[in-house]
Amino acid sequence: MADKSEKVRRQIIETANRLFYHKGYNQTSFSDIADAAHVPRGNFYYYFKAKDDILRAVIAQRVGDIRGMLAEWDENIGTPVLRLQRFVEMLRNEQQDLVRYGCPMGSLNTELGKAQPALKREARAMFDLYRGWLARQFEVLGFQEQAESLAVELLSRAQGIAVMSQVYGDKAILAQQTVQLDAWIGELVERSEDRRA
Amino acid sequence: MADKSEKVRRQIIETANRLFYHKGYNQTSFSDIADAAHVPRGNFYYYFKAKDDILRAVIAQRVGDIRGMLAEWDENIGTPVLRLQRFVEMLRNEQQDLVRYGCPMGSLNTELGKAQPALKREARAMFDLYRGWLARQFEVLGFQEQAESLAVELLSRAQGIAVMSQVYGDKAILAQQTVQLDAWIGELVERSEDRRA
DNA sequence: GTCTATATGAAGATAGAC
DNA sequence: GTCTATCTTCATATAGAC
Repeated sequence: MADKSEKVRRQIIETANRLFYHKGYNQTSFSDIADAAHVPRGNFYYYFKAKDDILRAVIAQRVGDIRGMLAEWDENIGTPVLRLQRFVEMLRNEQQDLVRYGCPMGSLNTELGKAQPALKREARAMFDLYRGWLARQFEVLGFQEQAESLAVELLSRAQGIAVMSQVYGDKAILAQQTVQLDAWIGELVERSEDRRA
Repeated sequence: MADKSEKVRRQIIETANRLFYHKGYNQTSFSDIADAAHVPRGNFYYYFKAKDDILRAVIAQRVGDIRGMLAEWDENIGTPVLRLQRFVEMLRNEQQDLVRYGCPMGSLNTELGKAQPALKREARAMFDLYRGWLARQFEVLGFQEQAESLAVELLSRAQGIAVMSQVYGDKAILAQQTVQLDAWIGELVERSEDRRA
């Protein structure tokens, strides 16, 4: 039954995704995932033969989710400025999780970067998506050569906000710093309008 | 021989400090530390009876180091602007390690924040030191009520730069983004001078 | 395809000889 | 104070019955 099998597989990936985020990849055991996904320990190896296979599947799913979300933003949000603001809004929407567990991509990369370079390289794909998408928004705004570095700057600031909010477990930090980020985008837009005028 | 004992203890802390940074706290085993510090496994428990005791000792040492460094900056650097710039310069000085392992305080807090709240709270002490010191510099610059939030913003941006540089293993990102950070400090100083004029 | 039972190894931790 | 031997627990992983 490929149907049932696929369903269990998806269930495992979903559970692993949550646990990797909440507990960290290395701190999550096979049994943790099996128990939480209600799959008997032994049966587990029928679906994934090693732990990094699960991680790869989790990353693939996250990449798909991000891709879908960005495509949806492209379709439904009319201007690059609104799209950048939507990006910042995402931080506010996720505040509860961000304050507890940090950024799902950032914390995973930080962890894997220490001693698992191969897996880290795969996890980086999530950053590549945002980085490219943000750069395109800045290009449309008229920042030709700077678009790439502005994308990195915005991602970097978002990561910093996630780290500091988690360090202090403080929603107020997140709220306050995202206001600064919105202001920064606002100033950039003014500059881009000056340039066109 | 308390002398010998103290020396071995310091040796263990120094080794653990390095390994926790390079491999992560949870991914570093007792044996890793014992082997690297050339202390027989069994003898280890004479010095530290549990792993979190080692972490506490490591944090205490790092806190001491930071405190000493900031005191030295206070003594030898004449103005708050130069001190803030010195803080940013630190990122550049540590570029090789930052790009490989991320920020020692940031990555430790990110890791412990996932599922070790008690230890995380202790690790936060490192952030408190910088946060307080940075806020004092902004106060001297005339940013009374904003001093605290500016300190968090600067720390936050530094953390973001560390994360992004590590994600991409890229010194150029670190170089480019610290230039932005210097520029930001420059603009703030101008504003503070306008205010006084 | 599903599950039980179990092998194997590493990690944290202790007892107790010297 | 120093070190060997060893215990327990838990992790990854496999064999093989159903």
